[in-house]
Parts: sequence; C-alpha cells; structure tokens
Amino acid sequence: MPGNARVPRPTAQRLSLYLRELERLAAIEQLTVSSRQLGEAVGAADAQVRKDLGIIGHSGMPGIGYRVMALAEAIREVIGVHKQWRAALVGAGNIGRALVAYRSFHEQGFEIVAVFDASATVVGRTVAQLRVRPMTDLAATVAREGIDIGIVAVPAECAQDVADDLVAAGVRGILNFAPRLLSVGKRVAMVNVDFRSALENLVHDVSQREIAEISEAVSKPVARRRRGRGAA
Amino acid sequence: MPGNARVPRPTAQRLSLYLRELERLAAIEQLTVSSRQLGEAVGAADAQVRKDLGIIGHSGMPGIGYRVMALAEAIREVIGVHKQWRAALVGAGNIGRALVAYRSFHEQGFEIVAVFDASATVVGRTVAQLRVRPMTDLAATVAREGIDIGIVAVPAECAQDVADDLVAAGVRGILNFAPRLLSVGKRVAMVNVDFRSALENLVHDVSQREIAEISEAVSKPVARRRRGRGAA
DNA sequence: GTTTGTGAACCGTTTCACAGCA
DNA sequence: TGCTGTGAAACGGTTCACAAAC
Repeated sequence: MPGNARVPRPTAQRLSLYLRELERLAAIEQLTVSSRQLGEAVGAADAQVRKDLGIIGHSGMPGIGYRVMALAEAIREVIGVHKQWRAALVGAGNIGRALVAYRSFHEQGFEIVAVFDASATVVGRTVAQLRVRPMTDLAATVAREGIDIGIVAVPAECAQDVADDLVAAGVRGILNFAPRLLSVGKRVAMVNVDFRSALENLVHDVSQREIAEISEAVSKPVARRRRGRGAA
Repeated sequence: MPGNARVPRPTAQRLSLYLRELERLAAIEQLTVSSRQLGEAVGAADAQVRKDLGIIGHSGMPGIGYRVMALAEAIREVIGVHKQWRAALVGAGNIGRALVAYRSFHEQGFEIVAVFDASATVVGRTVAQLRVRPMTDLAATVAREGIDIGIVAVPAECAQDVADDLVAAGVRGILNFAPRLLSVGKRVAMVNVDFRSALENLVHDVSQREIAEISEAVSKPVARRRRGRGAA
C-alpha cells in the first residue's frame, strides 16, 4: 500500500502544483529536482516540500533530490489521476462552453463526456462535438457512460436542484461553479470554484496592501500600534 | 477607522460567503440574522462567525443577532467592494469571453472595461460590446481608464509575460486563470483560479472517500466516528 | 428563553534545526 | 559539499464554554 496514508488538505493542494512543475521539468528532460527547486516553483519552503512528499511515502536521494518522472507518477497515483475520470457537465452557458472547449483536460485525466441543460432552446445543439442533452437523460447517461463526477455550471437558483439530480444519478464528486453552498450527502465530494469570491479576495488583498503602504509611509518603522482590542 | 484591523485570510474568504448570504436575506427582507443561521449557510460554526465579525469590528445584539443590512455594508467596506473596481481582461479565448459575458459582476463592484489579446486575428473583434485591443494599447488604456486590476486568461506559456505587462502598466492586483504560479512584486496582489487543480482536489477527495468507505465496510461498524484507519 | 463576545484550550500545519547519507 | 528525513518548537486558526446582555 504505497500512497493511501491520510493526506492533509493543504498538502493535497500543493501536490497538484508539484505535479504541474514536475511535468514541466519532464518536458525539459530534467531528471531530478531538489525540494528547494520544487518549492520555489510553487511558493513553498523546502522543508514543506519534503514533509509533503514524506506524507505520501515518497523518498528522495540525499545529495541528489527526487527523480522527476517517478515522483510525478507517485503524485498522480495519490491524487487519483492515474485513471481517467469521466465528467458530466450541467449547464451549457458561457462557463460551461468554455470548460468543454478546454481540450487539454483530456491529457490530464479528465474528460467531459456529456453535456446537459434545462433550457429547451439549448438542448439538441452541439458544443465541441457533444450534443446537449435534456436533464431527463441525466440518470440514464451517468449510468450508461460510467460518469464519476458532475460539473455544475448553472445559475445559483437551480444549482441545488442540479446537485440533487447528480447525486441521485450516482456521481461521486461535484465541481460547483455556482456561487452557492450546495448540500450533498457525506458520500459525495464537493469542490467550489467561485469567481466572485476570488475577485473579492483579490480586492481585499489590494485594499489591505493599500492601508499597509499608507501606514508604512506615515509611521516610523518602529511604531507597532494596531492590535485594536488587546487585553491588558 | 472601523474595519482596518488585520484580517486573517480564512476569515476574509468567509466574509465573501457571509456577504452572499446576507444579500440573499436582504432580498427576502429578513432584518436580522444569528451567527448560527449565518454559519449554517456557509458551512461554519457559530462561534467562528462571531469571531470573524469580531475581527472586523462589527457588533451584534445579544438575544437578537446581527442587522442584515448593516452587516452587509460593513463587510463590503472591509472587503473593499464599497467602491467600484475596474478590470482589464487579457485573453479573449473561451474563459475570457465567458468572464466578459458574466454581466452581474457589475452589480457586485466589478467591471471589465477593456479586453486585450495578443492574436492579430482576434484584435478588433467585439466581445460583449467591447472591442478587443492589441497588447500595445495596454499601458495607455490602464492609465486612461483608471484600471485597478488585471485578469489573466491566456495560455500558461505567455501568462508571465502578460503579468509583467500588467504590473508595468500599473495594476494593483491580478486574477490569474493560467495554471502557472506568476511572480509579481510585493506591491501587487495575486489570486489564482485553477480549474485543473480544482478538479484534482476533487478527485483526490473522491479517492480518499473511496478508501475510507472500503475500510469502513471491512471493519465492524462499532460506532467508530471517523478516524477510519487504525495504524498499520 | 435566545444570542453575543471572548478568554482559554485545542488542534493541525508550518518552520526550524540538525543528524544522516550520497 | 549538497540534500534528504524528521523530531521538536512555533504559529495561527478553530472550537469550547460560559458570563453578560437582551
């Protein structure tokens, strides 16, 4: 049993990034990497990288580093990308169409094999060689095509209904683009991608940076005021 | 002076979600919320909500809760969404076009006011009433239009170049859709939206859930809460 | 009764620092 | 020398629990 220890979420997220860099290095035909180099590429400390790789049970060579190809393969296995995942997209709007068009998912272990939409005017049309199907076909298609995951790219108002349908149809995970927390059973995994939150996080960062710059410029680099409601 | 204490990133992220729910409640004309109700809507504990709101210096009424409108406004102020942000989109591909088409950004404090692309065949076309401009216009347009943030929706290979151009043009933050860590100066904020990582995180969750279910089924269901795997 | 505000305990992750190996 | 692996310490965030306020 190589890679099935419990993987903390922060580590899992970094594994994705390591993998991206390892694939780049493999393309460059670099054979080994140090934890330092890998860490720099993804914005993590070297010790962090070593801890992460230790967690998934992968060893490197002291004085040398890690073998690029072997490490990439080990990470793919832990993430679960060594097999091909089949996805159903629900919602053939702007985001949905952009996702289907993104061909390189396919080389990365993912494939959108069916597209659904609730709107009668969209059903029957073709996006990226896939015919848009009516929602009534969902359950049957998921079963027939062996679909593992659902992608929700519909307006917030109907997102929960779609999620319910997907769960009932038997998907194991949902990637949600609607700006709404969806409730699904514990047996179904769920990841959110929320443009609005991302933008808000960004402008919050910008705002904080602004006030930091201002107070930096105003105060001598000694005063450490702030601390609002500190106890005595 | 109200909301400029240091806000931890996890808190900032939840503030976005609180705001979403508060806007929904405001639309329903609910006047107050308890930390419990707010927490349930975003998947956080009630104490967590109270801590978060304490951090931004907002008080509620014991026995009653928080005033919906006032809280929403306070959060908008902390996030920085009380002002309108102007964005430049670089990359008029699938993702780019989907973003421009997403009209409701506008009511949420964001507006894409210019679109750029490096490809001569795309420059000059119109997406959502905006003419696609050549990259050579970037610096001048950012200055003239008072653009605060840049959105990078180009292939990974040119993402760093685009980011450099945006920083040189004077944007304060970058929202990056390219699957590549971009380096920008410390003065510029940066948030990544990475579909591939999101998908990988999802399937990793699915995989872990699978092994958890298996080992659960194997061992006796003796009211063992979680903790799935006994050590080797 | 309900619900807030908050010190204190708790927990998981990150960073440090260094022994051990190539 | 360069680099890994790993305990131990430091850090930051979350959860608990309860007094105070309505």
